Amino acid sequence: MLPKLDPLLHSELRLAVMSILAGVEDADFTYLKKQTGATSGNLSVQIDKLSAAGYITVDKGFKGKVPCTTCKITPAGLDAFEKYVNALKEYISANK
Amino acid sequence: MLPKLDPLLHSELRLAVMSILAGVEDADFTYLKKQTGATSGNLSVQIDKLSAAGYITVDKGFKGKVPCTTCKITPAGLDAFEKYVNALKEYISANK
DNA sequence: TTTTGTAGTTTATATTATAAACTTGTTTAT
DNA sequence: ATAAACAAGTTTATAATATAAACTACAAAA
Repeated sequence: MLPKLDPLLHSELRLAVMSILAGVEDADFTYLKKQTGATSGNLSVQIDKLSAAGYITVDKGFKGKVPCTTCKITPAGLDAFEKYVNALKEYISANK
Repeated sequence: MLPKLDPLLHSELRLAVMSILAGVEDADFTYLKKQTGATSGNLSVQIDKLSAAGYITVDKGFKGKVPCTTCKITPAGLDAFEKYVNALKEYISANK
C-alpha cells in the first residue's frame, strides 16, 4: 500500500520552505517570502509549525536596526524531508 | 520560483487515486478503497472532485446485482497528473 | 423474516490554509 | 521635530479541505 505522507510536509508552502532550506545554510524570513511568493502572514504561520515540529530552528535577531528572522533546517527536518521525498516517489512512480 | 502545485492533486487521497488510475485501465470503488485504505465517505467525496474536474470518469453500473462504480483516468487527468509530478520534482530536487 | 453485509452517499465536524488587519519600529520627506 | 510611508513580522478571522460519523438502499445468509 502507498506510504502515508507526513502531513506537516504535505503543504505547498511548508514544502517550499523546507525545499529551500534543504539547499542552503540558512535563510531569513524576507528571502523565504520572496522565493515562495507567500504572504507574510501565511509564511509566519507555516514557519511556526515547522519550528514547533523541530524541523527548523528560528533565530530572531537584527540586521543593523531592522529585525531579521533567520531559519535553518535541523537534522530531524532534513531527515523528515528525505523520508517525505521517498514516500512521494512511490506515489508519482506508481504508474505502470 | 517554484511552480504552483495543482491543489486538486495536492491531496494525499486524490493523489493516491490518480496514481493508481494512471497505471491501470480502470478501477472500481472497492479496489480503490482497499488500495488506499481510505474510508468510503472520504473516497466518495474525493472521487466526486476528481470527476467534477474532468480528471476521471465515473461509471456507475452493476456487477451482477451488486452496484459497482468504475473509475477511469481521462487524458486531461493524465496530463494534469504528469504536470503535477514535474512540478513536484522541482520542489523535491531543489536542494543543492 | 430478522440479521448481517456490501456499496456507496450525505451531512457534520475538525483541521488546515490563507488573507486581512494589526503591531512595532525605521527611514524618508517636510 | 513630526507626519507619511515602509519593513518585518504577528495575530486573528475566514474560507477551504479533509475526514469521520451517520445514513440509505439493496442483497445474501441464518
